[in-house]
Amino acid sequence: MKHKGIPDETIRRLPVYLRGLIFLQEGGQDRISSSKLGDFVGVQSWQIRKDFSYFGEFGVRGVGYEIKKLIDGIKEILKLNKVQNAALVGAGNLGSAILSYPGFELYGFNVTMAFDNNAKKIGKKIKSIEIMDVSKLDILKKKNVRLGIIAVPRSEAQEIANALVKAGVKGILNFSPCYIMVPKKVKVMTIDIAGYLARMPYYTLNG
Amino acid sequence: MKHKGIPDETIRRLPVYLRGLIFLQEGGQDRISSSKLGDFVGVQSWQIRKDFSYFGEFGVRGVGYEIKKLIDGIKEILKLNKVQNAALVGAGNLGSAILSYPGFELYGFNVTMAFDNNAKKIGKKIKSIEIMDVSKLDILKKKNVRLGIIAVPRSEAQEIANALVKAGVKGILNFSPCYIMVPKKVKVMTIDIAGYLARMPYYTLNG
DNA sequence: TTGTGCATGTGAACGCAATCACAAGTTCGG
DNA sequence: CCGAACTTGTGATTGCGTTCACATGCACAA
Ligand SMILES: NC(=O)c1ccc[n+]([C@@H]2O[C@H](COP(=O)([O-])OP(=O)(O)OC[C@H]3O[C@@H](n4cnc5c(N)ncnc54)[C@H](O)[C@@H]3O)[C@@H](O)[C@H]2O)c1
Ligand SMILES: NC(=O)c1ccc[n+]([C@@H]2O[C@H](COP(=O)([O-])OP(=O)(O)OC[C@H]3O[C@@H](n4cnc5c(N)ncnc54)[C@H](O)[C@@H]3O)[C@@H](O)[C@H]2O)c1
Repeated sequence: MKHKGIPDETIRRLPVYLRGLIFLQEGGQDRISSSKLGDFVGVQSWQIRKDFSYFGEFGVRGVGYEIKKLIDGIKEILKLNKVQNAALVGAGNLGSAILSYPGFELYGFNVTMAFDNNAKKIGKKIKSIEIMDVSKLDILKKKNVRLGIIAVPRSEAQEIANALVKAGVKGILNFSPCYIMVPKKVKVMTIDIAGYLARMPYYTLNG
Repeated sequence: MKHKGIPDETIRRLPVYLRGLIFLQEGGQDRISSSKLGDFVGVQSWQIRKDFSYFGEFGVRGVGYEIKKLIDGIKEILKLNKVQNAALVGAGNLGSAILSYPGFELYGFNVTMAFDNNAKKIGKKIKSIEIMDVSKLDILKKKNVRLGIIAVPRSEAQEIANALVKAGVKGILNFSPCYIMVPKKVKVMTIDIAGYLARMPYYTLNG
């Protein structure tokens, strides 16, 4: 492993920086200071400098950072240089939105396969991706897909996770509001949308 | 009861506990130990005890926690006792999924209004909620809606946020992958779905 | 060449959260 | 009433991440 001892929080911020930098680059800029970037992405400038410093000297004192160099550097750290294929399980409301979303490409992701257990959906296409029978999940192994996205009802989530693991998946992005048990070598990230909402009143209702 | 000096991380975990406890309660249980609950929601038992201890003595030594008492306690802390109305802006792919989602009710939320700027969508209904013209956002003030959900393209997000703030919103849940500037009194939570995905290779690709 | 302005990189200090270890309390069987 | 088996609550400790302050370095003008 090349990059040791890097705070997880730093890793969490890197995609934020990357997104901002790509946007700035598209706007024609090729250089930026930590404080300008900080204003743009909503992070303090010293935090940005500290984060970048974990990976060596990215910038030039007195001048700033070269945007292209930063983008390449972050992509390398996050290992986003190779295109990653992902598979979606559960082509319902949320699943369909994800299948139609073009924004994952920015980071080099392709959602290339979709699965469901509803006979009415199997065989249909969403954005050129054909929905397959969930019992055929094993095909992921053959197609070398290493990322799974779970968008099935909570009651099914653990079972689907088991199937994904058996199909050789290394990472799971889970939208079901529940804890999912997997072998240690598999990384699960759960996005609990309702959980975000649930904290709102605590912060906004004063009294 | 005043809750000062509580770690933000504790607040973040409370919805997780709440969700698990409600599920256990539906299963007919009325008591649980910190370690059993921990196994169920994926948190260490001492962490759970520590979290609860910030709010006084919720449990009984040697016995465990009474589920109903915990649920009521957490709801009070998070101020989830009153039903909260929320408004969605951007009835596209993601927005439609959110409008159709019944799971927010668990925490006492109702998405009661939806807005868009696309003439073809205005007037249509999704799950009995009529999509209104985004230029009518001011109506939130009258209807006493204090939460906004942003699901518009990134380029529009800041503008919509400004309009929401002007309409009296106190909290914004933002799905657009960008930083949003608001007055300090308004709480913004951004859920960057692609950002989660972007961190996957770092954790799963070894080498 | 020197001075001024600007921006990075980082050791050190600080603060918050995770983790530990155990005292204190409860239950139950006999 | 006693002892064994549990389980909570919390002070103490450790670890991690944020924040600060400033030394270091580049650019440019005169
Ligand atoms: N829609 C939202 O806004 C939202 C918000 C927060 C969380 N979530 C969570 O995301 C998940 C999906 O939500 P949704 O709104 O898309 O639900 P949905 O009911 O619209 O879609 C679920 C899909 O999963 C499929 N499915 C069910 N069991 C399956 C199985 N065993 N194998 C394969 N496919 C199966 C169904 O056929 C359906 O197409 C749920 O866990 C939900 O709690 C959704
Ligand atoms: N779909 C996903 O899976 C996904 C994933 C990650 C992030 N996001 C983000 O969520 C947001 C919405 O994504 P989506 O896939 O639903 O996009 P979408 O294009 O399907 O929907 C956007 C909706 O917003 C409406 N809109 C545009 N400008 C508006 C304005 N000024 N006022 C009111 N309404 C307006 C459009 O008419 C459309 O209905 C985007 O910012 C996207 O980056 C989506």
